[in-house]
Amino acid sequence: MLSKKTKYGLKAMTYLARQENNEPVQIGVISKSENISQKFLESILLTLRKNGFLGSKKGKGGGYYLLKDPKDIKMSAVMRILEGPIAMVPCVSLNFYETCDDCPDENACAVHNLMIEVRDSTLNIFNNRSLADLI
Amino acid sequence: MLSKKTKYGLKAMTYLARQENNEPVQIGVISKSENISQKFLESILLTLRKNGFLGSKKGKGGGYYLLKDPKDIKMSAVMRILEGPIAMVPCVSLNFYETCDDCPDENACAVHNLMIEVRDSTLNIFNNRSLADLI
DNA sequence: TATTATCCTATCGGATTACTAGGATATAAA
DNA sequence: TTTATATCCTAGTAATCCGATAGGATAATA
Repeated sequence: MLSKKTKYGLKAMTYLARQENNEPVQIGVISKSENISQKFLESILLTLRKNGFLGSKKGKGGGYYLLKDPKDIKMSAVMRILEGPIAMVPCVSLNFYETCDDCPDENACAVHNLMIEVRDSTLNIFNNRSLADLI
Repeated sequence: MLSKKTKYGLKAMTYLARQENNEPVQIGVISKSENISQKFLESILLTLRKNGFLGSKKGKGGGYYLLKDPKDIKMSAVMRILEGPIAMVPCVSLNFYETCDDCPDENACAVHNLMIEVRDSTLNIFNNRSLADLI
């Protein structure tokens, strides 16, 4: 299940992508327009900024804006920051790999191999979709 | 993330699929072999039985067994019982559909359309893989 | 009748999620 | 230089979910 955090983050980013001249937009404006709790959105935009997706300006006329062209913001990158692993199990995750407690042999695990298939097909979508495609 | 419930359920089913003549296997045998808490597995096998995947026999020589040929047990069906929706958001789920609180227009939602793509590719895998493929 | 194994309901601790509180800091306009 | 504006940042919290457990009821076999 996609977390609200990820959903809200994606919606906010598409909102920013639609701005003329990449003008800064205030949190309150986005939160009202997209029906998102302002304080919650605040923390989400903060992590997006800390991870290099957004820039910010303080004071009057301030707000958040995209740091890159929407075409260059891959969904896989955003998903990994907001949602975490793309894989359904840690033992097939490329960026968040963990061994399973219960599995003596990963390659012999039936679930493992099925989940590799799912990961590959999902990753294929997220790698080939950018923020520009969402608009 | 795939829940332990689903993972354990799938592992138990593949264990049963490997039995000669579809002989009943006791919970304790599976739980030991697959390193799964016996009581937890008990509840999982119970729901699989109630949903028509497994049959059971009480008393000595009893246990659980598959009710269908592994080839005829589609992953999509098992996933929906154990994990719930295959889609990442309820608003694109075919079997567990729910509207979003924050979305006034589903079709205009950027996240919505991306998640339809993901759902379709995942569903395509689960619909075309059976328990027999896991072995 | 004793033993075996599933059936069933209820519960519980811990982790995660969605969200909130409250002030610190920086910027811009007056 | 003051005031208003808006982000920055650290905690905290209520609610929910997950994984696992307890303990007995029921049914089948020997």
